[in-house]
Amino acid sequence: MLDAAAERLVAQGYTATTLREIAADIGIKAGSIYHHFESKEDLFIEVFSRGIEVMVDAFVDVDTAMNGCDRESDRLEAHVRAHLGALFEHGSFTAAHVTAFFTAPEELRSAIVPLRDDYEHRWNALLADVLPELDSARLPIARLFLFGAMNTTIEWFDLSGDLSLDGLANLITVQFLEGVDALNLQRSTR
Amino acid sequence: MLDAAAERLVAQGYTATTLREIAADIGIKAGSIYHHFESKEDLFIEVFSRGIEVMVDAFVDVDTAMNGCDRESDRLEAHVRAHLGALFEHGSFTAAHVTAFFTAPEELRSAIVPLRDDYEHRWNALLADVLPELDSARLPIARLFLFGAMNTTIEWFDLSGDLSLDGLANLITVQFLEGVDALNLQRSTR
DNA sequence: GTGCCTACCTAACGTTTGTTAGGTTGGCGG
DNA sequence: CCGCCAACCTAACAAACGTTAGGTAGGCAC
Repeated sequence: MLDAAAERLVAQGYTATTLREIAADIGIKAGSIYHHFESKEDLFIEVFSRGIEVMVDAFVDVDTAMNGCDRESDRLEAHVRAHLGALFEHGSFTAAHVTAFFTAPEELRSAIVPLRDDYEHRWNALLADVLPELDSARLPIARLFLFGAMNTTIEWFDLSGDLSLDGLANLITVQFLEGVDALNLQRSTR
Repeated sequence: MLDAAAERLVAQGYTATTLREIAADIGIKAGSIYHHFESKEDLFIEVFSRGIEVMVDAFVDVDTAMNGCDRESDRLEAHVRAHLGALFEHGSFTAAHVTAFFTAPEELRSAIVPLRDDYEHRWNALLADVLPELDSARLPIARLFLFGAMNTTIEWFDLSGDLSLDGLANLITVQFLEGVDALNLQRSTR
């Protein structure tokens, strides 16, 4: 049921997604939803929260797996890959969060913001490690550029296309670190 | 009235924006809108179209002004600046387009897609000029990275903050061309 | 002044929305 | 076998939605 809600969110946004649709998707009636959640808002708070949970879990997994990694760029690429994995490989929760969060009412968003902040802090810390020479005032901006490139992939990237998620993660990381000119060098990586 | 509609779109998305709200914003009643537009869909087609018009106009202006420009990176930066200008300095039409386009119903979107394609083609051609050595298969991807970085600025950039639009355009262009490490070199440009 | 057109209004329509109250079912614990 | 509780249903509610029909006010043309 949370899955169905997340998928509708991605396709239609918050207001356009009705409880009757979600109920029909999983073969129950709209009123029955209220046995599990107090309100529409409550349901979607859970969906958005899980979207962040998936991202944070993926981040933490990489952090522990890459503990003794010597090349910082590899560590960054692994995290980019994990973020993309959260978007494309673990249901629609993260995708729903990224696309529909700003279409949700203000009260709902403010309940989620602390979780978002946590994830953003992790990335800030990561980027501070990977890019020790970068001015700390520039760091959040660099992160926002990277997030912009990663998150907008849901609008165009096709999992079944020629480019794999690994390849996409590599492209984004290289482009982020070294600029667009370095993209050609990566042609044969995957 | 189109302005009011665009602002509501940015704040709330398509479905959450009601005709009664728009009407109230400009001091008329909801039914009166139908004297100017045939339907809600019709109204927002106009809003989205203008959003692209603003972008295309800005693009064309730069193209003519920068005709004899020798440094390709300056030309790119001017176009980035023009795109950001369309987002932040020419009403809410472009911002509405970028944020709310995917929240609109399919029939509306398919009426707008040709205009979007036109704008994308202009950017592809520009990037092909600026980056002649880039693999042509990589070119649309590079454009999508750049669009991602530019368009997500509406979620965080503050016009009244320390960073100016000129400075932001410079940061994005440098980051795009040379990577995140080059950001520090640009610290004193504005 | 008469006619007309634009811009608005009022008042309602049918539909859909989130939500609720009360009833039904099936399975598990004792 | 009895009681209970979770999971679902039906049926309706008030509110809000896009939309429409018909009416009104004001200004310009002639």
